[in-house]
Amino acid sequence: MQKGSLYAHIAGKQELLYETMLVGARAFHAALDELPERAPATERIRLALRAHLRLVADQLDVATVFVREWRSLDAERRDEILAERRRYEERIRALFREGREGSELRTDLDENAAALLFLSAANWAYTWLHPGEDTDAVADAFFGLLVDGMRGYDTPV
Amino acid sequence: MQKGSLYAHIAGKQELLYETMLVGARAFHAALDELPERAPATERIRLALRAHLRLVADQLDVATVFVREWRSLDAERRDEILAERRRYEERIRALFREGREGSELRTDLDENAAALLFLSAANWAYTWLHPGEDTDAVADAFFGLLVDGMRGYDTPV
DNA sequence: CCTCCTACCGAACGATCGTTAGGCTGTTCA
DNA sequence: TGAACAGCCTAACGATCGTTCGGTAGGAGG
Repeated sequence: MQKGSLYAHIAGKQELLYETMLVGARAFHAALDELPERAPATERIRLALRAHLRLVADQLDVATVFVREWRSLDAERRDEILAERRRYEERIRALFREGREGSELRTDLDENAAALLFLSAANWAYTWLHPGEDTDAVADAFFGLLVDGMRGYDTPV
Repeated sequence: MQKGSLYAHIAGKQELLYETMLVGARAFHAALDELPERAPATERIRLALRAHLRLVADQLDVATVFVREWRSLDAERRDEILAERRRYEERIRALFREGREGSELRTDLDENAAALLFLSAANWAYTWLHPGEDTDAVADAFFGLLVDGMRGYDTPV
């Protein structure tokens, strides 16, 4: 398809970028929606990380745009997309908060730092994941490091 | 300064990008060079994370270019920059390997996953750090989460 | 005072980009 | 059969971008 033919389907470049990012935002939220509500918080964290990495690997191009190009949106649309992103981050933060409040995680856990570390691993993945790669094992490895750390073998309750 | 005036100092846009990235690459390697050789691996990991985040906050613009724009380099220069980046990543990986081999870290530690998690936190920082922000506390918080995990209180030896 | 030299200005070039509009082809349905 | 329509092509537009180049203001040194 030639570049001019695009304009039979979209209103313009901005519109195309915005639609693409909406698809991305909705996909990430949908992944969180499908977490089992009754599972322990740590298990939901593990599954959330799996879902996030799977989404990035399955739709690497959308994920890359979603992470890198939100600056190019005009002010109004950028605010909307950023709000969706902040809402996603808050949902992740809530998982860690629940884990702490339910005593699955240490009571002095800094949920902001924890969520930021989770999101760093999740969002950086677009730079090294290959399209379509199976990511569950990687997600579980990350989860293990995050939750149990790198020292010793124990998993104290 | 007008855009045309730039060309009294540089050969072209590619050259400017390349020089900027060289500055960035050298700065990151220099930070690792200054780690205390005789300190325990975990301590060097902590200091490396501190140094990385400090560099990102101090030179946020260079760090952003370094992370986001290497794709725009022509093949030859991109390869050179990517080689430097891989060398940096390998130096980080070596820290975790030393930590494991010196029994500071668990003997079944996956040094690749550990380094990737470290680098995710470090490289993603350009998206949320404010220029000039003091980052030592954040780095130590990340380090604590990475090394000791999020469960329990103990730090088994 | 005159002469370099440095550093920047500002107009202009070709190339590329986003966008428009008119035309062509093949399919659908009366 | 033929009209309507969907989907893509192609040429062309204005705007922007990277780059060049002649000019100029101001300071340094003789």
